[in-house]
Amino acid sequence: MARLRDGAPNLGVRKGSWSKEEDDRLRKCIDEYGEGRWREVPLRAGLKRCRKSCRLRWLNYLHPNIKRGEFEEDEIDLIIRLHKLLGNRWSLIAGKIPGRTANDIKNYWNSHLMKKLASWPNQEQTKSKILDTKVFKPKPRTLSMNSEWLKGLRTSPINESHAMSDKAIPLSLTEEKISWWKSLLVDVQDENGNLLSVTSSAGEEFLMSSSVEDIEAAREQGEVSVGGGDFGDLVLDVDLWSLLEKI
DNA sequence: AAACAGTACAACCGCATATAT
DNA sequence: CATATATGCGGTTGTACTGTT
Repeated sequence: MARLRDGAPNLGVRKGSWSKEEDDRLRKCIDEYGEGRWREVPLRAGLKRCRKSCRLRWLNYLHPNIKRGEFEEDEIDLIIRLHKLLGNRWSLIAGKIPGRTANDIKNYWNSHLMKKLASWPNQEQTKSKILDTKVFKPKPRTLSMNSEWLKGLRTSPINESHAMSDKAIPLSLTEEKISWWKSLLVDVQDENGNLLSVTSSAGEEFLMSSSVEDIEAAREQGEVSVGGGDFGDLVLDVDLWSLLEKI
């Protein structure tokens, strides 16, 4: 018997756009049984859809917290900043923007923002600054204590010369570091767009009321040192505010 | 009004990773 | 430890909608 890739028997599985009745059935099912166990959802809801399709429909369209309509200016700013920090980690970016789904953001990035950047004929440098993501990559999507990634961290020595490479976080995985990752994306700006502070949970203040110019000047002199490693990308992230003014 | 082009976004697909057995 | 299964993610595609000629 032909099977779909996820192992479900291919018994007249429906594809394409969802009807209102299907939406209602799915919504009712989730209300009753809660999210998760997607494998059972099509059966419970009486839908001829695969579990992936159900999950996607719920997460991207039916979920009650989803915000629809135009992206606001501050959301766009945040997307650009987070993309610079995280790259195409759409789910992580979406996690920082309430009401927006990874799919929404990905679509918006690909259709709106890329086009916007393409329309800047004489600003190659600015474009490359935004598009050239120096990605902080918390490699695994979730941190299970049995994850292969953690095993690798425990067994391989930290290679300081490759700090912030795209392989993995070259930090010992202490509670403090985990907290630092959690707080990484929380920052505050004043009315001029200057970054006021980026702090770890341990209260380690990385930047204090620094203007872009101050930071750039300090960086040229090699004075900006953030946290325990080479976190120069944080400074680039700050610089992004000046780039954003051009959008 | 019809044909066509461009755009936006929902949905699908393949893969990586986590979890269960 | 190996294998099977489930889950979630990012890239890509398909199509409905809108604007232009």
